[in-house]
Amino acid sequence: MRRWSVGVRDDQRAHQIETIKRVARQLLATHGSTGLVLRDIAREMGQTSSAMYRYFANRDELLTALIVDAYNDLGAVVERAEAKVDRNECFERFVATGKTIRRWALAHPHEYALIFGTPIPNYQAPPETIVAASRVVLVLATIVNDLPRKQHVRRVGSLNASDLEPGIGEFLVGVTPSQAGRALATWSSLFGLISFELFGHFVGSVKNRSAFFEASLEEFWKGLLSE
Amino acid sequence: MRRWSVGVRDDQRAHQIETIKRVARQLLATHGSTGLVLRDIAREMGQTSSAMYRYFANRDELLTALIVDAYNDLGAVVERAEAKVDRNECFERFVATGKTIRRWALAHPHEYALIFGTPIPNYQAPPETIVAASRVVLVLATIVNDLPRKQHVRRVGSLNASDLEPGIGEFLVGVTPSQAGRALATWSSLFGLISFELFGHFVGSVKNRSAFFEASLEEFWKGLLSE
DNA sequence: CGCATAGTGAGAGCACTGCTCTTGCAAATA
DNA sequence: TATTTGCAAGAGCAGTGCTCTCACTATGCG
Repeated sequence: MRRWSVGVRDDQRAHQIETIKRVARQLLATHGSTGLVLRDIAREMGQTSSAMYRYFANRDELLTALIVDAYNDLGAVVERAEAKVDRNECFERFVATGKTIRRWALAHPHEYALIFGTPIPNYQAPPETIVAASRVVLVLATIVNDLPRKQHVRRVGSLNASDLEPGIGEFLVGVTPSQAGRALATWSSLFGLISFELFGHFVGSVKNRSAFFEASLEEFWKGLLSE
Repeated sequence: MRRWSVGVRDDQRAHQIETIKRVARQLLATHGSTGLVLRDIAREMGQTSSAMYRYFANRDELLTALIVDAYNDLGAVVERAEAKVDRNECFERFVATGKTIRRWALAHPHEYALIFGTPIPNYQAPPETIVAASRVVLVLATIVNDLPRKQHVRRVGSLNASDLEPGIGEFLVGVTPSQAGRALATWSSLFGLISFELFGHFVGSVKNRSAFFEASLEEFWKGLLSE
């Protein structure tokens, strides 16, 4: 019966979708997000623009696929890099995570902008993107969770438990809401640092961006822990 | 002679330009940056799209004008709010600055995105934007400069003087490069926090965004100073 | 094995975009 | 008053996302 077989048609279809996404990513890298023109993708593949709509209902659907792919790519790269470090060395794990995120951002600026830049107008992120997005946050949360008892995460001053959503308890276990807030703040600082560099706000002030980033990473870690 | 007179024509022209920018800002706020359509602006004014090109050579030129205006508006608002605080209370000045930036960002999300979001592809920021951009940074730098001697700005770990551009000495006087780096890092963290909130990355994790922001501000200040 | 069907690509076309060029007109200036 | 100057309109170009119809073809069932 071979009911499980995907068939030649499904195979071709999957291959076509993969090709479209590959060309789209390429176009995204060379011409930016506005350069992501369906006609151009089709032209590159020797097809008509209308043919693209056989695989993606509209431009947003293609965009969603690219966003999910970007989140997953970043997530996978970060997970791999962080896993290489000795489990007991939480600081080194944090540094490896941060440096990997930055390296990925610099290597894929347009995909980074796609997921961390200005939200696309009239675009509602479907739930699948949120799941993919949580991967990299989870890596950071796990590091915090793996901290030995004595190294307490510094609480964020006047922050109350009710100021955070109850749901984050699933990500960050065993830490107070205020400490979870500290992790979130660290994550947003990390994002701010990378975005500032990528979006050109360090032009004229910071010369050695790598050194600045790595020095800041150390400070983030110090700020994360209470002395 | 009245050579200095601007004349009725120049007056009308300036008025037209101001009207275009006002309508553009309005359209920006309601429809986002992609909704900034020259035809729509013209329609709103009861004119033809081609008429717009009498005042702005192209879309980018209008965009530049809006960017400069946004920088100046934010700068002016922040300067005014910070100036109200007692000169001796540096922490309060910092808090006032931070809160004002956030309030402005929440009130003008699209203009914030215009200047701090993903860079517009194929758009080269002219020097005039850089001047306007420095206003708000200067406010933060002045606070650091006004710190009493004993309160030393904490240096950024392994950061060297050569890692920063020599030019920032003009902004931050009397502090070591490493301390100037600290100010820059604080600024980028502040930016990251506001952007995270504005771009929806706190959905599902942070509930009371104001409380989270203000608590983080305190922490930023603590991190800025050595104990 | 033959055939109905689902999947496919092409093409025409719609309403929209930024932008250019020409033309006629009105108003400020010398 | 004469003329320069600024101005808006209109037609039009090349491009956009997207829709619809129409042939064609390979697949898998009877």
